Amino acid sequence: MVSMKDISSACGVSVATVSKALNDHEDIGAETKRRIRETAKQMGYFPNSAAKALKTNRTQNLGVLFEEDDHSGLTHDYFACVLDSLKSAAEEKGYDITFINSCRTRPNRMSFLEHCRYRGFDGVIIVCVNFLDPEVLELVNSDIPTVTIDHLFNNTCAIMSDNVKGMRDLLHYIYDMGHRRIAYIHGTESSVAQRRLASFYKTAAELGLDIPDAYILPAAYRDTKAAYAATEKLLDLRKRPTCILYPDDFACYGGINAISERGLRVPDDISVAGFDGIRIARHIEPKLTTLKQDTNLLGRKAAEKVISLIEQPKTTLIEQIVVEGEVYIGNSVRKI
Amino acid sequence: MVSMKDISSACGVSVATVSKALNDHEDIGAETKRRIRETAKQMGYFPNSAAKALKTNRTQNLGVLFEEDDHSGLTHDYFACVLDSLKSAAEEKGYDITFINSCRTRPNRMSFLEHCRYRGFDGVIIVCVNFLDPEVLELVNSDIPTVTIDHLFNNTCAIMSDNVKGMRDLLHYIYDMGHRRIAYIHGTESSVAQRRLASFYKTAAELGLDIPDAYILPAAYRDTKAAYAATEKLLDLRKRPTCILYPDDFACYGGINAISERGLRVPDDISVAGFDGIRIARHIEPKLTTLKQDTNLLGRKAAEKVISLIEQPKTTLIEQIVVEGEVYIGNSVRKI
DNA sequence: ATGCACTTCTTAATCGTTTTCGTGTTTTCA
DNA sequence: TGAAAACACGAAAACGATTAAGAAGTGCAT
Repeated sequence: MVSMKDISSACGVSVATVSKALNDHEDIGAETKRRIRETAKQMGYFPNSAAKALKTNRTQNLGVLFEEDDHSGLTHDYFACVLDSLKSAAEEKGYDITFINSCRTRPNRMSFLEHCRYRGFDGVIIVCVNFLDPEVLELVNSDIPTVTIDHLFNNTCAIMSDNVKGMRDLLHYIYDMGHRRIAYIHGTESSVAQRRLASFYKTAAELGLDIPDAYILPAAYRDTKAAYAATEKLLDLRKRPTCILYPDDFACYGGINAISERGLRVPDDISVAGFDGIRIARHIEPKLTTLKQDTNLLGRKAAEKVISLIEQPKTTLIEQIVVEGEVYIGNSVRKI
Repeated sequence: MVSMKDISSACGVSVATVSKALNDHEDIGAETKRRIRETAKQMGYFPNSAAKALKTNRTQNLGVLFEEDDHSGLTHDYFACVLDSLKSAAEEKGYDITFINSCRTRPNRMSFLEHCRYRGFDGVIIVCVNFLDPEVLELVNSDIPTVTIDHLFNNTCAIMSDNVKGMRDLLHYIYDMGHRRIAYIHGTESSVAQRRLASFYKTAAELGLDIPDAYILPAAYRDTKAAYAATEKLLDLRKRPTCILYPDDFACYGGINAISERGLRVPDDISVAGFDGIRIARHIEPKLTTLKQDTNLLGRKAAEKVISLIEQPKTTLIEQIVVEGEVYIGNSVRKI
């Protein structure tokens, strides 16, 4: 590997001068600067990130926390899309992306925070994780610039998909399609689930809808079996709903299966709506009517925010950024 | 951050002793070793990866190339699953995962190889990329330990999903279900596509199947529109096939749409089969009969192989490792 | 007592950068 | 003309670790 020393001897200057020339410092002559840069390019020089990091305490590397026990993170369309846009946005600004992990299986285990310090991440984005994990808290409370996605801590920046408005818009659309008996099989165990449920109730009240308790059932996210079971309960009701909302698109298919196994059709006999807007749902009949979350913007905002926290710590607000989604109109909700 | 120097003064020994104690060298007394490790733990010491990398030329970090112009990589279930298992396997061995990119948008652009040198990746795994890109070639031909997935270069290790046997098994299954008029809408522009197509022809010949040219049509991977169009062509044939194979599960849904729009049902009127075994295909009716590729093993093998190349370069074979998939029997292929 | 081999620890150089401070040269201007 | 200011560059320390080589201290045989 060609180092600054090589360039310095090739140019007959000191390493200090080379460093300053390449970093465009003021106190190097224009001609010398040109000459040094020229030969650096010719010799195929690239800096050594480790040496640079050691000296500057900056790695130009972001840690991404993306870990769940059931490995549903990376392989979840929603999070994968967020990560993809996160990655692109970070790369545009010259940052790389490395996964944070806690080396749980290794002998000398590191916590998330320790791992971050070990690698010297300039900033951290928490995408998908059990937010109650004490290690996550430890990380969030550290001095490392941190951005969370879809979860709000009191001292960090958060990029939030607008679940409240999303649910509101979706429910309004369904209402406008003429539905009045609307059931909601809601997700569990997360602030996102709570927000959506609250928004569902509030919007229903605004619209003057009467939602019997039997219309509200829990089912874990992406759990098609649970959604299937919950759907059966709804179909067993004397006054069955005309439209069912699901925790997410994936779970929605569990519901659709329950419906068709009873010989009912979607949307002719009963309407369904999902949440997320995973891509495949646009390619399968019935095309899911769903709330498409803006994963692209979510990832991009997260990257930009954390980089801003790193590079302009003084002037960057600790704020909550809300990203709106939009109702994607498929054909799983029919007009009645 | 607590460094070795802090520990050395706390213990009243030299930094060298601390280093050797922590790295379990022979020439440190048992008691001293214990004491040093004890205080290291107490003081919350963790090494500085940059310093370590600078000195040892080892980063314990793997580069993963996962980039396509259309961003179909991360958001593709197959590759996402491979990456997920890759990540787990690497983490188990103490390696981290960082995405390789070429900073294409930045002023001082780096090639893939340059980026790898800059970050000092110990090894590289090429998962999903345009394999014809000269930059990929440059990377592959470098001295950095490299493993490719689903593509064979002549001088690197490759982890290959067994597309030949996969296609063979799938076709055999379909044959056993009684089908004789079998069409294949095949993927394009990759060695994988070629291998599958060749295996299809060979297996068909072995089975004594007559495959008219009109039964073989191209459609890009994951292109539901193309699959839709190709399916229409097949349905227009006088002697229409009883079963259609698709490039992948995603594309398969394009075909299913074409079929149902003609008022035909899957699998009652016509059978279909996919390839990949994406998870959602097991949750949607009709459950796709497909060849499930073993993404878990693919990712794990790739990580293990590259780490072996790094740690035992002498004794590690440059070989091609083939990972078998298995026919997943859904209900999209019916018995006739 | 001397020499020798161990064992255990230290000294010091090194990896490739960055950065502070200093120095020599040139320019500026009273 | 001479002092101050501006300019262009270099020397050296530092970041936090590793490691070769050397130096004490101990024990044992001679």
